[in-house]
Amino acid sequence: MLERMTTKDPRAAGLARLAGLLADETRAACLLALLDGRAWTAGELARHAGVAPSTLSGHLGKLVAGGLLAEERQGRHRYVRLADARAAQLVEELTARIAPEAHPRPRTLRQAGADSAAARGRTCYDHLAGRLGIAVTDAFTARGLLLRDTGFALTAAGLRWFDALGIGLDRHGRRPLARACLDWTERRPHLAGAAGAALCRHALDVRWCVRIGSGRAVRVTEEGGRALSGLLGIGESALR
Amino acid sequence: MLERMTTKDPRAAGLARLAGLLADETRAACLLALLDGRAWTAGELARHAGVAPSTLSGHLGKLVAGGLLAEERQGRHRYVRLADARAAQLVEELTARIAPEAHPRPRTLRQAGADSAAARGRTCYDHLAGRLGIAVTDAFTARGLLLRDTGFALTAAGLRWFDALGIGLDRHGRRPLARACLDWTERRPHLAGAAGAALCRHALDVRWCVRIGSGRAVRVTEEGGRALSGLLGIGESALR
DNA sequence: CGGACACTTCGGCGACGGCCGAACCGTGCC
DNA sequence: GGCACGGTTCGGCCGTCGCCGAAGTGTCCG
Repeated sequence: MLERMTTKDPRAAGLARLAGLLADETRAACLLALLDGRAWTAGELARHAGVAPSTLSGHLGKLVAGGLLAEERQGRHRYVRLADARAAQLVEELTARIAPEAHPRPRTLRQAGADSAAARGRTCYDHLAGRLGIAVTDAFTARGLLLRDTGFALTAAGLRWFDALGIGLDRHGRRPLARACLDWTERRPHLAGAAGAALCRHALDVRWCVRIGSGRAVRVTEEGGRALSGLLGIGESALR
Repeated sequence: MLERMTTKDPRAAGLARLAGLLADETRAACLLALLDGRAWTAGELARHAGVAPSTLSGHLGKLVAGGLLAEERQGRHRYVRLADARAAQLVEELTARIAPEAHPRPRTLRQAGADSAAARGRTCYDHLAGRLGIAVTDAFTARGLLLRDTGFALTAAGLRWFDALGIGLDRHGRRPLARACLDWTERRPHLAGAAGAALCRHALDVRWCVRIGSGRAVRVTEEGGRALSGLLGIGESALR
């Protein structure tokens, strides 16, 4: 490697610019909040991050310009959400790498309650996570619907399972059908990708589970418990 | 989301700190260079990045402290390499996200020659990439050794293939056996993970391919061409 | 032992970037 | 129309960080 870098490497510049978008605590807090997959207003994010609205406005401009966020203006509101599943994946992957000590922290009783609800079941961008997500993924594996020890892929039986329930899978998009998403509370992979998203959407559509409050937490309903037990053999204990 | 952030979110802080390690052009250039999977000395990296040794020393300190690099001192040399496969994956994934325009650029004739050699075949940290990597991955898929349309996993036949060649696979480490790595010249996924690494190691061991010069490029040998053709049906045209 | 060499530490410099408050703009609502 | 409100723009402040060169440490070699 003798060649000196007279001109800078554009890949390095691009990498540094992209990483720079995530390299600020305020922007990072926004991205983590937006991992709930929904659209937030600029003001909500400013309050969440604890900075002035004017400051946050600048951050949103950078994140949108960098392609990590998509924005939608409605009247006097500016809604932003993660641009796509790949942006979410990027945030997830970096988050999964940071020191585990940074993760848990119940502060107040109220917070501890919300935390444990979220630990039971929540969404992670567009798929199920928490103990619920793990339980579903484990059940898929145990029933031969999902290959996990040699990679991460749906089996033919897995495809039939979705088909039998009438859950349509977009099989020819650029997005992989099945992908492992590493959860930071459980430290175990769970089902993401197009199939994970379709399953989560279906579960919310037919009310196997419902969102709790305004956060990412979800709760399994009565019917949902019966359905998941019947279809996947998931015990009630894993869901409560 | 009413709770105001009196104390900052430690996850956001951790995320920002990790991203901050990659958010500098000089450090990014080092990490990209280190994607060849080998150990570089501090001086080599300084020349490569075009900064003073003292400057680079500081950067290495940060990258090592942040857990992205591992260092090994030998006499008056400081060798560094990527800390592990996950660190490599992180860099890959961010790189795959940056604008494609940033990627290609043959500068000099000599450089163009090196580029096209690297495009034909190269290593990406510890597995095969470039057209060679793509060809192998496609052949695996076509022969039913690798599932790719429902995720990314070796099939039972794939496991037997490795077994028949006496290539040992570490099946119970934390590392996934098969993983997709998105290549930035071909923009297509190729086989990474423990299986990809084992295959690459074997290919170099038995001289199916050899490294060219000091970079990441590899060339398929005569015997290697015959072996890959016989074992996987890869045509000579894909390898030259 | 002395000199070349690889690397590190330190001090100082300059640029960049995040932060705020104040002023401004447009929307929605009385 | 007038007011409240969400968001943006601007200017100025300040801390952080990358950079270098000079001086220092330890290693290898003649």
